[in-house]
Parts: sequence; C-alpha cells; structure tokens
Amino acid sequence: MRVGLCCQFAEQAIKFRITTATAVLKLARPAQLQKLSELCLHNAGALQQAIEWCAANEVGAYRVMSQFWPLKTHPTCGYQLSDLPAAANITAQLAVCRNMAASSNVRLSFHPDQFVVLNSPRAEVVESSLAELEYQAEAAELIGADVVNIHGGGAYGDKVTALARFRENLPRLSPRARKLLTLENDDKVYTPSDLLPICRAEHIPLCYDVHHHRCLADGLTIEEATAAAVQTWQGREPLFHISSPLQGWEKPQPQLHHDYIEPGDLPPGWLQLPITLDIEAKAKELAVLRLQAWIKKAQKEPPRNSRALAAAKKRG
DNA sequence: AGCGGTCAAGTTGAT
DNA sequence: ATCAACTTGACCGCT
Repeated sequence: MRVGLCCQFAEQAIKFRITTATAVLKLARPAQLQKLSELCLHNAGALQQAIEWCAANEVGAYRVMSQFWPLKTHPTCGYQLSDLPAAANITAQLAVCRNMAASSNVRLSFHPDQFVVLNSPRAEVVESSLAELEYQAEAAELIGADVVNIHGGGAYGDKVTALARFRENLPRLSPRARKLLTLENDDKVYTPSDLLPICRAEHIPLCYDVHHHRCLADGLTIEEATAAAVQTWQGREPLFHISSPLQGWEKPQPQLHHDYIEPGDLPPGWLQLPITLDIEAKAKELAVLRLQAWIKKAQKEPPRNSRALAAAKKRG
C-alpha cells in the first residue's frame, strides 16, 4: 500500500500559483499569455519539488491541482500550451517531472473539481466539462499521470436517467482522456452500488472513497465495496480515498474533513492490499506522514497493534 | 507590508 | 432564499 498527498502542502514551502480571470482580462492578450506562461512554468517547477518531497518521504502518490495550468479552459482567457512564450521550457520541465515521478515511483493523478459534470442536462455544462477533462488529460500525458478522477455528477431527480446521460457522453472524450477516466462515489448522490454497473460495463475503474461511502451508504459493506472496486481496476493498482470526520461520526456534518486521519477509520483489510490511498486531510503532508507511520507499525504487527490501539483508546 | 474583498465554472442540502 | 461544502485559500488592489 502506498499513501498519497493531495495538491497542497501545509508546512513545506512548495507553492503552486494561480490567478483570476478578472486580473488576466485587464491585460492585453500578449501580456495575458506572458503572465499565464510564468504561472505554468512556476507550477511545473513546483511539481518537481512536490515529487522530490514525496520521493524523499516515501509518499508514493501525488495529486496535481486542477489549476496546474491556470484558466486553461476559460472561455475568454483560455489558451493552448503552444501559445505560451515559455512553452518549450514548460514542456521540458514537465518531462523532468515525468521522468522523476517514474524513476522514484511517485504515482501522479488529477481530480477535476465540482464544475466538471459529465451528466448535466445542460449542454454548455457538458461542453465545459469535456474541455476540462481534455486539458487535464493533456497535462496528465505530459507528466505521466495515469488517473483523471471525477464524480458521477448530479441526480436531477432521477439517478438512472442521469447516469445514462453520463454514459452517452463518454464517446465524446478523446481516447487519451477516456483511458485516464475514473469514477468516484460521492457523499450526496452516487454510491458504489450506483456506479459499479457503469464501471463494469464501460471499463471505468471505481475510485472508492470509504469516507463518502460511510456518509452515503448503500447495501454494500466496506469489504464488499472494496472487493468490487478492486475488480474494476482490472489488474491496475487501485486508487482509493480516505478521510476522517471533522467532529466525529456522531456529530452533524460527518462529511467535513478532519486535519488528520483517525487510524480507526482505515479499513483493516486495506493494510495488506496493493493500493494507492489518497489522504484527504486538512493537515496535508503532516497527515500523510502521520498515517504512513501508523500503517508501517500496523503492518509489522498487524493483530496486536490494532487491538492494543483500540484498548488504549478505550482506556482514554 | 498588511488587509479585506474577490474569485470561471455545478449541484446539493443545511440553515 | 442564502450559503457552505466540495480536493484547496490565494490573488490583487487598496491603504
């Protein structure tokens, strides 16, 4: 099992830069491209730092932020990589990232954000979603990322119809983007049971989020969902997510993320699985390192350690 | 240098 | 009706 860091660092001075459309639109086009070029080049350098940090700390995966190329698909600020003055430098730097990630075995992935809704009834939403998926797939190819993971989208009162629409839109993706696509269960609409049929039929891996599953349950146990999700990866290393509730499972809003991962929230069966586990926790790399240390201990002495921890917790 | 308002986008559910 | 939440605060203009 390897653990993964998502996007940002809490303490490490590794920063990705973004901008706003408002700021960019105040500039003439050449100045726009100059600014965006600088940000892309900076972010490519930051990605190298992030990969180096992961490799040095035995963190086996890293999720790249969606704004890696800021405003890439914006209707008026958008651009092609080849439009940027520093395109050659950026491409070269991305190749450095790809080689470094490969040689140090740091798995890279993308997770387009909430605006990417492939099953929306609104054509313009689907269009912008497709554009965003193509952008992230282009970046993924250049750095060697193997996953672009999204949610099912909205329900619009009828999940079956909505998921059918998702499926109908799949052929509109390029082969490159289609190959990288994975589906994740969410905490409001689509459970693993909802997604597994389309995952199997379309050969889309299920990125199983156990925290979401606990927030929005279906008939499946965690063990059943785990086994079913692993199957959808068809021999590839599965990518799963975990987080812990901010105020515990008994308080309202358990879907809110805690700073760290409570080891008790890690399904015990996962310890021996060859999976990538992205850590969604506010304390970022600190949470990853803390869970990583706990996992290593637990793997050394599986039964005693977890029992001892449970007992210690009971004693307080 | 520090501070506060603002930021491209969708959908849901809590208040 | 408004707004926070989501993978995440950072940017920018003003003082």
